[in-house]
Amino acid sequence: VIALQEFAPPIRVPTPVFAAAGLESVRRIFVDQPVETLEANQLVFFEGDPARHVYQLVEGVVRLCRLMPDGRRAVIGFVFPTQMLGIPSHKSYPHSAEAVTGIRLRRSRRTQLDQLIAEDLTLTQKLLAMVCEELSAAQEQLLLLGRKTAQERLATFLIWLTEKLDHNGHPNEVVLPLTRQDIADHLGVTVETVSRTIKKLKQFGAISLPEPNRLIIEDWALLGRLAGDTDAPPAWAS
Amino acid sequence: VIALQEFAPPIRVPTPVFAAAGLESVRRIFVDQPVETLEANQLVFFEGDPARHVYQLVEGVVRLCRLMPDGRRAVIGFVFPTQMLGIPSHKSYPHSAEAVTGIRLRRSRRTQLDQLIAEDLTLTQKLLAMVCEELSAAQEQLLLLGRKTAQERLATFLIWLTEKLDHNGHPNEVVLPLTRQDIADHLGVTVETVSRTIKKLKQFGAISLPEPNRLIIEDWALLGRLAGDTDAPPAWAS
DNA sequence: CGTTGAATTGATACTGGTCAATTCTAGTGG
DNA sequence: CCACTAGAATTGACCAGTATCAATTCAACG
Repeated sequence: VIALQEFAPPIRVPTPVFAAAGLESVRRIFVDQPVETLEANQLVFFEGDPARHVYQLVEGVVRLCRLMPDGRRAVIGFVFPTQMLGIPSHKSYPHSAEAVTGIRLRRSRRTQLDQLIAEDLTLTQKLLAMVCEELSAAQEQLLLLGRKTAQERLATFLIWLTEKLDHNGHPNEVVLPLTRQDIADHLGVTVETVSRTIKKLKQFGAISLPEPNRLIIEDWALLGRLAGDTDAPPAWAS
Repeated sequence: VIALQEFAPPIRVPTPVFAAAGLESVRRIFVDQPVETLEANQLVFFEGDPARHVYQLVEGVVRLCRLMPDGRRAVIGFVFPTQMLGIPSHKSYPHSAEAVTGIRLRRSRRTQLDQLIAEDLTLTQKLLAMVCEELSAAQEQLLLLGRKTAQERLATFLIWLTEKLDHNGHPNEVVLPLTRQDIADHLGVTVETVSRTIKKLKQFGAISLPEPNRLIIEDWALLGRLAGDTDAPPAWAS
């Protein structure tokens, strides 16, 4: 599964704020593990595989997917550097993990993690906090998929993604590492709808895309209203 | 928020299997706490409220909801007896909790839970396992909401619910504690669609409903195929 | 019984999906 | 440096699955 190779544009993201104590514990899991490299679209692990490892992403972006037998795909989340891959406390992976861009990551044996959990309270607390955070994010996404329109989904997602990704000095501008298909499968719509909806957001003046993968948020407040999380959306926004 | 009152049909569910050690730890949180009673549709806590307590459900069913400012609602999950309410590790509740039926529950202060987490490794491990379980369930639901048709959603949900609820000796028969609106908001469709889709499932012979709230699963295999989690769905199932 | 909210049913509208064609973009090799 | 290619993205025409709106029907309860 692991390959060495130069790879796509190095995606950089800001380091999330971690409780210092917990961070140190998590680092302990992966310290001394060599950094492995995967190119875009390679598989880290597959849904249903026995969960023998956990990973920490060092660089790049990973998507987590669930598949239906007929090929329908849901991208249930994305993983950014410093975050862990491979949920603790499961015999098999409940989803696949694939490199969106070229990635670098560290690997650790589940048996070793289990041992650390068995003795290190601080680590276990930190893991609990991290999983709780992910659970909240998933629940937020349930609201999006269950009740938001395509336009609200896109607006919500673009805000979220822009806040996650690094800006290289330009606070309103990001290079999207994802394809339209990834976005579509994450938002529960089709690529065509993603395309058309992005066009509408452009026409509203909320965003602009000098090239298909360079996003500039022109009007945060407007985009926020279009996301539907606030009352009083602009009446003309249909 | 708390009221005493006799209440709706006592919903019974089978006790989930817990790791014995972990269960004991969890019980410690709530032991000696009085059992409180709420009637149907009363609020346990509200989205955004400071998270001062955690709860353990003793009897009945609770729904967890997220709301949009314009009133759209997503039921992000249901809670059954022995399960905990109120995610650890958050300053405010990220969702509301409402009694679906009359319920009985125990309450414990968050400060007390935090203290237990700070010293009891076994408890923290158990909580971690429980939250991981919930996360997997949420991700499953993301697939449902993102990629399944209304028919697949209903079939999936009815199987899941029937496995959760107690059968009183009739293995294929349950009394639904939920309204059509609860189901609709959980599956991301409207009440009308729930109604029509249930009718279709009846016509296929997968289920029957002698009364609107008494569900009998007539053909598990068929309902399973209609849920879409298997290949080779019946061709006539449109 | 009569009342009220839940559930069902029907008619119609519309969002977003499907299918097909075209354009764009980033590589690749001459 | 410039075609050529393959996959990604866009666009258009049309359609299907659900939503919406409105009207009954049903069931529980006083």
